Amino acid sequence: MALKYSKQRAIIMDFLKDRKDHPTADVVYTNVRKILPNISLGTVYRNLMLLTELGEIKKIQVGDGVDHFDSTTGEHDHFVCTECGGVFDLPVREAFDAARYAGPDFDGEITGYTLNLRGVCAGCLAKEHTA
Amino acid sequence: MALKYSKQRAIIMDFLKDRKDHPTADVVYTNVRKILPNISLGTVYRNLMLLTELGEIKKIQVGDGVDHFDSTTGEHDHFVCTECGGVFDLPVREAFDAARYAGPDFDGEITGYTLNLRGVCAGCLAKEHTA
DNA sequence: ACTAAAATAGTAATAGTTACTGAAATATTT
DNA sequence: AAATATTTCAGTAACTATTACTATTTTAGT
Repeated sequence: MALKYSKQRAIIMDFLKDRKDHPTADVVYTNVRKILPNISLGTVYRNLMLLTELGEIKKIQVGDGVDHFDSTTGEHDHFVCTECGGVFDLPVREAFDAARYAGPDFDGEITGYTLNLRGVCAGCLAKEHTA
Repeated sequence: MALKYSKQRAIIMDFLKDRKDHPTADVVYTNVRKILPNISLGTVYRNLMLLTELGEIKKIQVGDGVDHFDSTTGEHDHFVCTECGGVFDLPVREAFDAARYAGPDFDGEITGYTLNLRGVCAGCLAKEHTA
């Protein structure tokens, strides 16, 4: 039950803290392996899950069938590039009013929302223009 | 290249048209099998994909790791119940202004968005109260 | 150090989905 | 309506992302 220190978890957390993009478990794995060459993929998954439960990171799902992980835990939304698959943070805006959006007739209890914008990122747009 | 009629595809489409929830491929499979007992799961997937490409249905991903399929093709958003896993249509509201939400500093091209509200549906709330 | 609990590496299993193959259904041409 | 071409099929195998299992190693409290 009690949480014990683990070098693997510390390095995973450290890696995520420095990334502005939203790496997948596999990306975390291949990168952390540069420091801990025989860390196992299962360990990466287990710790990503644990860190998510602890609230130190967030698991985000953008509909590409792969989980992404984000060390920015505050409420914010994402932009997904349909060209390169990149996931980018959107600047935090005025809080989105989910209850108001659902409308007065909605009779469930709303606890949260997921909002992903979709399109082509600035980088891919630049590439298109030069091509 | 040319599309040919298939009984399997017709029945899949027919099944989806009558559903207000958003069945998964597996749900489509088990139900269509009542009519065509030896349809194969691969056929279901292939036709769901094809119908999606044709724009006759929509594939929706709500972050539960499974694809759902929706015969309501107009722009609308969804509510996902965290208790029962159900996916429900939200009434169509004033169009969500994605570009405005992204803010003036955003320098990509926005082509769409996905908005899922999350919470407990009316049915599950009722169950909780009686328990 | 000693011991109990937790975490690990490595591997196996699972779920959802996609790909492959020879046979059957559909459409087109004669 | 028979022959031919093309699509779709059922059935199965393969694949990807993730989770579970197990014997061994690490960690931390006594």
